[in-house]
Amino acid sequence: MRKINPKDFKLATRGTSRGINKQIALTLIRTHQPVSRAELARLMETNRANITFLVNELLEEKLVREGAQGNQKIRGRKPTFLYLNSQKSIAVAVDVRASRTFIMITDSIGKQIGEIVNFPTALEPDKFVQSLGHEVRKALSEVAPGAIVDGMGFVIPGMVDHNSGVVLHAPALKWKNVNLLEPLQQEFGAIDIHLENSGKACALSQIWTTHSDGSALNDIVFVSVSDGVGVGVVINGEIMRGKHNTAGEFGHVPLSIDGPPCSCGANGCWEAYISNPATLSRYFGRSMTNRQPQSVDIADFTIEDLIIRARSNDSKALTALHSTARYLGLGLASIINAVDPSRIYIGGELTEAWDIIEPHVRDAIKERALTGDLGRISIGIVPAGEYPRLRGAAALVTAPAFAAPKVA
Amino acid sequence: MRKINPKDFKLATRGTSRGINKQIALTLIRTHQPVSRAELARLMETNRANITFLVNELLEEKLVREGAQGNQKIRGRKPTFLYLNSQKSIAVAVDVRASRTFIMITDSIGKQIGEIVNFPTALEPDKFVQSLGHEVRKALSEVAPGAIVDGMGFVIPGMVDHNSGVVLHAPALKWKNVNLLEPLQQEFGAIDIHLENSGKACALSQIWTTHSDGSALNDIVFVSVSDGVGVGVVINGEIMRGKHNTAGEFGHVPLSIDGPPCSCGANGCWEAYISNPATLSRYFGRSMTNRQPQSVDIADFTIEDLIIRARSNDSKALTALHSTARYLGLGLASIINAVDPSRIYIGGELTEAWDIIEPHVRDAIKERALTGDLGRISIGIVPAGEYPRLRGAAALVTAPAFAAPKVA
DNA sequence: CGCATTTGTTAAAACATCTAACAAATTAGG
DNA sequence: CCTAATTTGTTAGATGTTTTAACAAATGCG
Repeated sequence: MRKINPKDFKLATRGTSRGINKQIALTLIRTHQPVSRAELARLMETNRANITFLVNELLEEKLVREGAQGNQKIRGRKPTFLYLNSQKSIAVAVDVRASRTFIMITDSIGKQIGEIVNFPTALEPDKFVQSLGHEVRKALSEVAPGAIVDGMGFVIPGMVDHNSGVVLHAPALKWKNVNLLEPLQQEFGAIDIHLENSGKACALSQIWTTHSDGSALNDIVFVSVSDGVGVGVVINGEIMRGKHNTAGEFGHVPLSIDGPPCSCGANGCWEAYISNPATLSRYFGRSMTNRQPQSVDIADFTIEDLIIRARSNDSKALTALHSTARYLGLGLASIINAVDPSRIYIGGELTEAWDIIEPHVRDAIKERALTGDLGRISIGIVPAGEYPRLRGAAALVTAPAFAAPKVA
Repeated sequence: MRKINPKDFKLATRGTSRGINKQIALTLIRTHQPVSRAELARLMETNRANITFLVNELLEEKLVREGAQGNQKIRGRKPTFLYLNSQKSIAVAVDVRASRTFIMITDSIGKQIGEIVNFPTALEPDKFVQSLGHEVRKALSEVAPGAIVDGMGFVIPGMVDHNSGVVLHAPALKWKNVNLLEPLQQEFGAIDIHLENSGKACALSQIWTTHSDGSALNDIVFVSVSDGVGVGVVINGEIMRGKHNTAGEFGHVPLSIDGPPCSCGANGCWEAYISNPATLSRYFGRSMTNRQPQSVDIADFTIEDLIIRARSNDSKALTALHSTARYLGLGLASIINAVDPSRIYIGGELTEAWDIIEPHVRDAIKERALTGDLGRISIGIVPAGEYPRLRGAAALVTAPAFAAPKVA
């Protein structure tokens, strides 16, 4: 039951019904391809005539293409299969991180083309845009020379005003109220440019991925644990944006208001317990109180190193991971109680130790989840190798073509 | 950008466009009444011809009625005003609370008819339904004899499965997995019966209230502070339900995981800091350590009594309220960071002391809100005299007629 | 080969929005 | 009082949908 907003509604016009049905057909072609017109008619519970019209239009718009004829072992005319048409144009996905920036080129349906490239992130916005322009053009000329770029998606580790293209606050990059959209438009000309917070983009990447098991969840949360904690919430197939596009900041919901100081200025945020720096400082803090000699430079010691040590039976490393696991679970319980999603995805370097930490995470969730059902929530692990941020950035460009039209 | 769910979509049929536009027209009549067809056409940015057809259909369905002719001081034919037709049928709103149950009768657009009645709540479900049947029939015969009852809305202080009508867990009533829908249907026959959690219902009541200032917010949170803490979240005009209809339980998000024990079994939940019992025990705890004689029976001492004492310069009462105010604000900051709503509504007995506690609440919010904008959030106080729970219960019955049709 | 069966298209019916014209009702102003 | 101007609300027809029904095309089976 959704209330119509009397100050922002959208009237149905002659073309609205067709628009809706075309998007449904496109969605089903995307999730069921290869698929024939007749099969589509059965899936949509409508007549084949209607499908003919809809598909003809999708063919004209080059969103869909006809492929080989199917070969079913029954009588009757063979079906002509329909596929998404990926050759139309190209999307550029950019993942801006504190140390390096990553670029991925995809086709118009988000499939990776060529290799992912990366280069050092210049922290001055102007320099960053300049070097980015160089790298993007180089990548495009190597991977897809002469292709039409449909749009670019940027993922930023911080708060972003999705509409104005202003980076409100990205502590890792030391950017505050930086208008990135303007210099980017100057550099790349008149192509669509989308900016989004990394947690939200990761959530998008999961929603728009067609899973092999055909699962299609429209209520999920993505938690990305890294230098900070990014969270993206999807409700009813739509990213939860909030009034200022800052919704989803569960990383700064406290575990204990008197806990350790957080980068945001407050105390005891979830992030201050489970971010990679927090886990590392827990490890070294304890080590140092034990006055053990440090064999490596602390500054270069990463969470991956800690996980390796934990696997080789460094009990202190294991303890540090277990603590993080427990705090991770306690915070997840807050999200579960607050949002009650169908599934939670977890990304970040920590996932490489999932086999070690899962039992502790599960125990902590059960400790605070309000009901047994909530405690048994499905958790999906997204390894770094799946590049959720880059795929989310690509989805910013490629997904709108498949989205439901705004109506009522 | 909303993703279409490939396993639960709704095709547009011939009637879909009309259905959408009819609901938009109905919504605008509701928010702008009295309003003429011509004015409606301007509001909807469509032609008058279309409006004629839509309104004729609404008139036939008796959702709308024509009223007196308008009197504008300009040339031209006088407009015939349109109004919502409230005489169609009747809704029964029921607010089930630990000690007493309240009944309100409303017309089909949620306006109160007659007086609100109440009776002691029997904690055995069968006895409860029996006495409820008696009281409802009595109220109906007094207030609206012979009227057709369109439906009944029940508000329960606990978790409810909105679809099956099962009360999953209502600690205050000591109900666990109680199927209320079945005995209610036996008692009242074949009328629509809706059950909902009190926090969600209160949020609904705010969404569907037409405010005098014309404000129409579709992203709000309602926080109800009473024996427990109930929270309802509305995003994009729709209640956030979650997979198990338990979303919104911010009352059990912790302020400190090692804090005071909560009725849910965990420690340090927000509820354990700000519920009325928590505030009272803070007051008496401190009083008792000071070994002051107690002039009243603690068991009968309510939060209202405490507020009266605070107003008469009982410094300990004031301190207890200020502590609660601070914790209230800290928890609100979590909601603000997580949801970023346009407005937060606060209900419950505590609101009677809002002038005392507001500055402390505001300070605490600013302490943990991630941005300045978030710290300046609009807060609305809903006094008990507005009966948000009963109005929410009524909305469960009356609102669906105005909701957007499900599409795509 | 003829028949059954499936796929995909086409023609026409039914039903929307939308444009344009028109009737009805009222005021302004000589 | 009368006419022109103006606004409201309806109607007729144009256009663009979905939907039904019929049909052509393609294929396997006996």
